[in-house]
Amino acid sequence: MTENAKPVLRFAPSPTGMLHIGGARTALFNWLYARHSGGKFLLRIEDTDRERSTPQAVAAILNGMRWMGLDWDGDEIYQFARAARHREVAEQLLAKGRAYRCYATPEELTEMREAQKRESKPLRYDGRWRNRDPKEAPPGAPFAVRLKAEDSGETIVHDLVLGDVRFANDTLDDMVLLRSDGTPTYMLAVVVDDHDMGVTHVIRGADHLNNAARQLQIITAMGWPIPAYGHLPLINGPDGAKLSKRHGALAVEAYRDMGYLSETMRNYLLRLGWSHGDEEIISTAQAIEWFNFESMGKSAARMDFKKLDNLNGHYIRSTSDDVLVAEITAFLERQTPPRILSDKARRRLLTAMPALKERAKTVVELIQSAEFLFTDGIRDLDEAAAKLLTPEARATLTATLPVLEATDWSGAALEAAARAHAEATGLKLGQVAQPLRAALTGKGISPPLFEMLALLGREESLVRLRAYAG
RNA sequence: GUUCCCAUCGUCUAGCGGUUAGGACGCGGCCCUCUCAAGGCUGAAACCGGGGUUCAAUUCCCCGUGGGAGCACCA
Repeated sequence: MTENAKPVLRFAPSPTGMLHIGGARTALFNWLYARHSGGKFLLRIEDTDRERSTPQAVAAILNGMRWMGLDWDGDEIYQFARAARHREVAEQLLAKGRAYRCYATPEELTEMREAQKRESKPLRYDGRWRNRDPKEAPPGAPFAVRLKAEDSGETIVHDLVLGDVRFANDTLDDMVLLRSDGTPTYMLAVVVDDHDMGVTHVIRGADHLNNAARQLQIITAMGWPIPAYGHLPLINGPDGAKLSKRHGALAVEAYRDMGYLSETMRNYLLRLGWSHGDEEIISTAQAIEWFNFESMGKSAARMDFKKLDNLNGHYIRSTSDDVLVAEITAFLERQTPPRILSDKARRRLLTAMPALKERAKTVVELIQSAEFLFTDGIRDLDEAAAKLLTPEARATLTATLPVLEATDWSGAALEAAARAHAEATGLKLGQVAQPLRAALTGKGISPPLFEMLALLGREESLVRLRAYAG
């Protein structure tokens, strides 16, 4: 790394699935540091596994990144396209005597590992071709190229979040650089690409910590500058076990579809493992300003959907009404079949939004609670509303109707009339209001009743109320 | 098995030798109140165990225990 140069960060997912929450967090931290330091944030698609990589997965990752608001600098780089360069480096290592040909067959290696397992020995390549003359191999036999790793001393990873992590070199074996079909392995490709891309900070999941020592050996064998490493603690499921599809290892789009805002996701993922004193609500701009690796936690964290909900509620409340309407409109149009809101529905939604957003934790809840605004006509009752509309309640509703009908149709006037009516009949306001709410919205819960009556208007309101009178 | 990492309320975390161990989510209570939220006040709730080092350990070191990750011609 050249001194004084701007940092170069990268996110390097393999396109074998969606961009899940763990990957998104890794990307976020890389992005935050790049933006914080005025450096670059690059995106590299590690598609060297031809069997498992798909164009759909590439698209999904790119879309996920965009939704998360994580923009990358320049075009994304495809690792597979660089195979020739990886091979070239392997050749150089071979020429330098830092790598060698290994003619061991897969069967032979499996057998070796099984023997090691039986003897409870560490599973490592035993270096059987390390010092053997290639002439001993059958002519024309396929071979892999292995790194001739240091066999004494130690390799130290100076980690930005974990501190110095030491590995005795005799616990590291001679890894494969080039497969017998001539294709490069991930270990080689990563190192070469990071070097060629000028990456100064390798920030990735802690599951790569062990790899770092091995990759360091390739780097030193080539005499290349050593990047700074930072291994981020992993995210576990709510039960503390590895994050699985069942509890949170979902594509980031799945979070969008559950009604979470991307700002929420950035804030939540940031706080999962990183902190700034007692701060909980951290805007993206603030995060960029504050971000550093010193405040990174070292232990794995668990997903907590309750906290995610709470944060999302906060961001929904602080998002402007028109943005939320746009968010909802887009959400509905993404459904299959797409749902298109009428202009009337959209106007009502916008008017009701200040009251609606106060009560929702997700965009989905926002939509559910606004459902009674989307169409005209008599409501079907949900369970709570049905339970509410007892014969007595219907009688109260019937008795209240003439009072409302005689009232000026504004929120304040309707409320005043209802209060007066309640007092006159010896009822609590709630006893008068609840039946009205149930009939008007079809639900037991809604935004403030009198505002909603005013919003729907005299005619529409009376149609709905009369349907359940009697 | 082996290598490596980690360890403060249930959860996310603050703490960087001396604190009534703080905040947030969640949970309980009270207030507000047309429902539900939001908001305000408030309560319960934690330093994994054992040894050191030190006048003093949640904090530093070692061991144990418990979790996690890696150990492929996958990435």
